[in-house]
Amino acid sequence: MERKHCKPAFERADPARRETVLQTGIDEFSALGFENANINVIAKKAGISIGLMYKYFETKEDLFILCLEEAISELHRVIGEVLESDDKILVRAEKLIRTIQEAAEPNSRYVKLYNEITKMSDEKNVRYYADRIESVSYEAYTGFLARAKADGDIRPDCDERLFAFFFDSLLMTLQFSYTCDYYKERFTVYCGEDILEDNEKVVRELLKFLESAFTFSREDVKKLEN
Amino acid sequence: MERKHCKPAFERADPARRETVLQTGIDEFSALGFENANINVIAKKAGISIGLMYKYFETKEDLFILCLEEAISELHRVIGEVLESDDKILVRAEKLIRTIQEAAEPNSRYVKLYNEITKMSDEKNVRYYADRIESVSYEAYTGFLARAKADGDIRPDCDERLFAFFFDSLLMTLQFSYTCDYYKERFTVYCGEDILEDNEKVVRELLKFLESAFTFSREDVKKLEN
Amino acid sequence: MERKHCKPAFERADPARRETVLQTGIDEFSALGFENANINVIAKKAGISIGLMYKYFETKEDLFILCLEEAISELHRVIGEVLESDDKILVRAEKLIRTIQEAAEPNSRYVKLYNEITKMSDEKNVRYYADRIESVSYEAYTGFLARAKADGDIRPDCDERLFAFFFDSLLMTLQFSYTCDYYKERFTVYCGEDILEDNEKVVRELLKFLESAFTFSREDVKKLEN
Amino acid sequence: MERKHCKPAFERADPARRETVLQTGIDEFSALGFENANINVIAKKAGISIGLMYKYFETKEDLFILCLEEAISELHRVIGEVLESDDKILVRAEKLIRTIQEAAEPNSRYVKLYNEITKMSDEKNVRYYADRIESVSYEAYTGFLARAKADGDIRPDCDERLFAFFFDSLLMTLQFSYTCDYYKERFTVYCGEDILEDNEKVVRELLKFLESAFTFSREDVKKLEN
DNA sequence: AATGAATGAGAATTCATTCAT
DNA sequence: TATGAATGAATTCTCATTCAT
Repeated sequence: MERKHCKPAFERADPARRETVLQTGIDEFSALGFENANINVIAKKAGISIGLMYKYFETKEDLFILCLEEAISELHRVIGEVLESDDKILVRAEKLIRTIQEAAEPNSRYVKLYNEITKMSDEKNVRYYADRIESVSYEAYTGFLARAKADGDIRPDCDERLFAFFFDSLLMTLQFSYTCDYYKERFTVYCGEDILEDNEKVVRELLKFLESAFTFSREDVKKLEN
Repeated sequence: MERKHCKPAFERADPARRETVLQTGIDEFSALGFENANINVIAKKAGISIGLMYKYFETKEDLFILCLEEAISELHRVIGEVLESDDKILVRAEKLIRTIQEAAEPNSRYVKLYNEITKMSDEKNVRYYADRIESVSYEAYTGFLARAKADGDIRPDCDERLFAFFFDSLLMTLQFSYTCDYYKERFTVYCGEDILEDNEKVVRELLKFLESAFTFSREDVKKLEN
Repeated sequence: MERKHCKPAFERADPARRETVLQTGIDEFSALGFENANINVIAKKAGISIGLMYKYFETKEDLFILCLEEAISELHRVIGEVLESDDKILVRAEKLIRTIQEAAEPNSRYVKLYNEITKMSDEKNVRYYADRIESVSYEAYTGFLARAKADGDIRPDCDERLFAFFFDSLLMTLQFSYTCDYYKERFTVYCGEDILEDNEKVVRELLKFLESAFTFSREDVKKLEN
Repeated sequence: MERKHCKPAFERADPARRETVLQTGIDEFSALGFENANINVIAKKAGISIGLMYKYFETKEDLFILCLEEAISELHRVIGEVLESDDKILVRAEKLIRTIQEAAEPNSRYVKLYNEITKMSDEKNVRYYADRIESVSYEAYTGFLARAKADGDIRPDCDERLFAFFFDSLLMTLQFSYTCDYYKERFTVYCGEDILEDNEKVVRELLKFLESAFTFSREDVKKLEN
């Protein structure tokens, strides 16, 4: 369905080299964006010749896409650990928020790459990547929202898919807010200069927001009481 | 503090021409992104010479920034009308959601431009623009959250700024989800192919989500009952 | 039917510059062939920047094609004068041969370009150029062969189109033999080292060949005698 | 006088491999031309490594030249059979024409390679190749033209070498006209769309043309009659 | 003998910006 | 004010050739 994005030569290459090339690519693409990154520079920084780079990748875009996949895997690996646990929904949410905060620094390059594809417009690629990237958290979120509903932990009248979407939107935005310059600034505009240092406050308030969002409104409760 | 982004000549120019130049810029930048848009093409499409373009703007980036400002004003104008009303918080939220849905098509160029700055990394500009752009909604949201709190419409233990941030994050994501290709795809991954057509469902569920988020959790309610 | 091969900017350009660009192109393409000629070098030699070159021509190929058209016009101009005369067929043939010989030196660049398209393989272009180039001489040759037939100057049982084809083949080969290195060598292999200097001999023998070819064979004559 | 165009390793190599390498080279060079053919691709298609290719040949050009030699041998083998016969000149001509027509398809790769050297400009190589390639037919043609003259089959006042040259020019052009795209188009411009299917017509008319060319003109005949 | 990874000079093309008119 | 011709640095990508194994 989707062609591979590197040539066989890259698969045959020494794993250390593969790692270097991808990490260098991620460095450059995340720092400069796709257009401003220079594949010749990436090759040089990775310690290989430009000719070899093109033995590995058909085009600059293919290199970018492989870097992106690498970034996505890494991000999924990190949240994957959290998602696998068997916790109740709010415990899980807390773990996710803390992971986002702790991983913000080391993962910032990955998150920036992810933010980069957000502006993609190429029909086919967009569809493919949205699918590939989003369905992982989609599965996880709808999964445990369904369970939470069954357990009576969240309001029974909610649409799980939309609630998963809102949930992910909040976490995604939070991730960007710890990573990407513009979102960071927006974050401080809303929450003050120190918000980036006060992780506990963010955890506390977001949990508060989610907890009530997921459960019942006062009025619903009242109705139930009757 | 922040230099102007156009030369005096542009301010002196015929308003109709100013409008044409900015709208053409918005067209191109939103369709192609900053890097891929071509200032010579923009000049041609706007019906002025490239020489004149550089009489109006120092650099391509300055043109972009002015287009951005225009886009932002437009977006603010639209939501401004909603924000000025005197409604209760959820009524306001509903109006905002509906506005986002209805304005998605006509405003898509503006939203795309907004999405474009999201990847900016230039220290000074980022700060300036985040301030300029976000503080409008920030003011509005914190304003009516404060009032809602005073009125007892939302839980008294919430931090208004963070709650405003969460609220805006949800609306911003929703706006992108009706406009930008990648976010659109992500939207359908989460909520199904038809979600883009079912505005009512989105309104209903998001209001449900917000209503509870803003108010009390079941447990809080229980505590209060005691 | 066939798009123009230069941009409007080239048509607007100073005629002297147009001439310089085309002649420089013809120089380089005829000396090195299409692939080996370097458009950046052509620009430099023509005294314009490479950027301007690309304001004039979409691609290197378009530049080549315009050079080719120029070369063809020049070649047609030269033989055109001969073809317009009202001479009997062999007088005309003689004039053509002598023109080829005399124009060999000054026209060699044009002939080499013509020889260059001979290896073209691109479906559409080939058809277009063969048409454009060959139909001029085709018209001329079939025209005066028809008249010659009517006048009884050539055998009545010949197919004019094929005879025109043979006639042109001989002249074309001769033209290449005075111009292109390989054909030159072939010429001397067949006719001796000095053939390139002995124009009279070539005229004499080719006329002999054509004269009989066009008229009757001995046997035909015999038949007629009976 | 002329260095060999392959290294000893190639001579020592397995004949089947030699054949594969040369045929693959001929495939690629005839399809794409010298410049556009890629020696790495040729190596891969021939099933050997690029390293080995350079153990066999000093340069891409040497490989090309050996392919060319192979192509020439093949072409000579085919017409050699015809030339060896003991026929009268027009019978021979007919056989040659028919051979060209019949061999057009299977030999097209060889003819294209031959056409390719036509644009060569390298002093030394051109001389060497013209010699090597053309002298075969030269010998044959002058040989049987001399005999024909002795037998009184052709006009006694002709220069055999030039007549051989004209003869070969017609056949060479015909060969290209059945093979190379541009010449094919030229052929149909002159003789109509269907000429490529009507072999008999071509045979008939070219024989007519040659027959008279080789023999006497009407006037000569008249002179002789007196 | 054989491999194929590696090189890097070189070529086509783009586009932000300048400047003479 | 207005034009648009002109610039040339920069970038992507190719491919003949080398060389360590």
